[in-house]
Amino acid sequence: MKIQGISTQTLRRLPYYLNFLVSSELESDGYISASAVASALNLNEVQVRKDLATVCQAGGIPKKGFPVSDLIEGLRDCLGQNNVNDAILVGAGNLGRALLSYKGFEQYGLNIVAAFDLKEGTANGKKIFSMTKLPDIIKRLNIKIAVITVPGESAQSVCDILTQNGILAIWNFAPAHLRVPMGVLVQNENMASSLAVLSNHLKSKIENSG
Amino acid sequence: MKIQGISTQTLRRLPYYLNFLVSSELESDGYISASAVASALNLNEVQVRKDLATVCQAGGIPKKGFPVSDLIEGLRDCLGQNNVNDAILVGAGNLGRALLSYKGFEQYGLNIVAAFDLKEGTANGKKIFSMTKLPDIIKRLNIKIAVITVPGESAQSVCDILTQNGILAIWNFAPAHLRVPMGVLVQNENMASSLAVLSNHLKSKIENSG
DNA sequence: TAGATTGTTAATCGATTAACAATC
DNA sequence: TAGATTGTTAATCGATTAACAATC
Repeated sequence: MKIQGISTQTLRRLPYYLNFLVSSELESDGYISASAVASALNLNEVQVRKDLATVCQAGGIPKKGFPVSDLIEGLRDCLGQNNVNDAILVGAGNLGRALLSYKGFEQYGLNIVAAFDLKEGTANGKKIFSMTKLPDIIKRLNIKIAVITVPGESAQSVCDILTQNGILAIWNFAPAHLRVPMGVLVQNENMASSLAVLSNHLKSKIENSG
Repeated sequence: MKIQGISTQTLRRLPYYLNFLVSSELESDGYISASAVASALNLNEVQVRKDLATVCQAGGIPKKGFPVSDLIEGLRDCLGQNNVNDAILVGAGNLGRALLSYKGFEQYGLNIVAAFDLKEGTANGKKIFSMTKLPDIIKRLNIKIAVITVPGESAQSVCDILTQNGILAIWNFAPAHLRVPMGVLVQNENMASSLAVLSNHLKSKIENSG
């Protein structure tokens, strides 16, 4: 299982391939060409071929393409969907509760096993634990992934607590830049960044047409 | 107001600068150096200097830095926060309702004025309109931005309806690759992509240490 | 065999970073 | 003046794309 060294950009495209392949699996004859995938997803053909080759150790077969079931298996492996990751969530505000009740994560291999906030409570029928219990629970359940949905101001201090307790990967929804020790990965889901791109595009569109 | 031609990467960093500057405004003497910002946000100094120069037409002053209030004003301009954008949301499932009740967007200049789903209803006290009313409402309110939170399978057809009705920017939370006409921007907030990066990092971490 | 498709090597492109000159 | 900081030009880097050879 050689999974090392997949570039971040390739990695981010993998879910699209998986999505497409699963939904078109039945229609295929067991093989699909990189060209077909590329045109369906509106991507460059060579890029797709390289991406698929990374995922499918055996490689493709000239004139036929790549074996669909191998691809799906390989994609699921790379995406960690074959071994579900347990995670915790910190910050049970609006967004936090939203993500807690969102069913989509399990499908992608993430399982939120506990949620924390300053004070105990419940949300959507799920128990919210006090932050004071966090170190204990992280260790007991051997959690390595955390989702941060606290306000920007408290994000760094929460982050520090998490890394001190052995968290290795952080999915950060707070509008803040987090400093972490070497070896810890922060994946920013920065809504503000996305909005910036959207709104700027719109502005230039409207100015150019007006 | 020359806002054209800011690179996507720069644009995505702007909210971080704004965040930091606003929270540290009172402590400053009216000026801040690119170096100070860079070290606070853990970014490259030259990169920050270039970014700030893009935003602050007047440029910085050697030995002093950039005028903080100009920077904040310029950032807000580029980010569209000085003229709030009205938007609609399509798909009132789990994630959709979550985003509807999320207060954070207004702060960043996005105002969701209506939500749609296949059938009418209410969520968090807000009215959900039937999809059949979508064209009419988009036109009446002159909406240009839409948020898609429908399941992957229906994303493309929703997207088509939106672009046919004049939507110019789409914030897509559905796990699907959308095809749009020229001139329409799709900003993907792909949770699956982020999870892919996280989970892959974790996997290689654990394999290397085990 | 001819043609579709893979795989590889080289060119291009955009973004980041380094080196240095200009300025208050 | 000396030093901090800006601004610019060139080098580097990673990712994408183009060109082409290999193979079923």
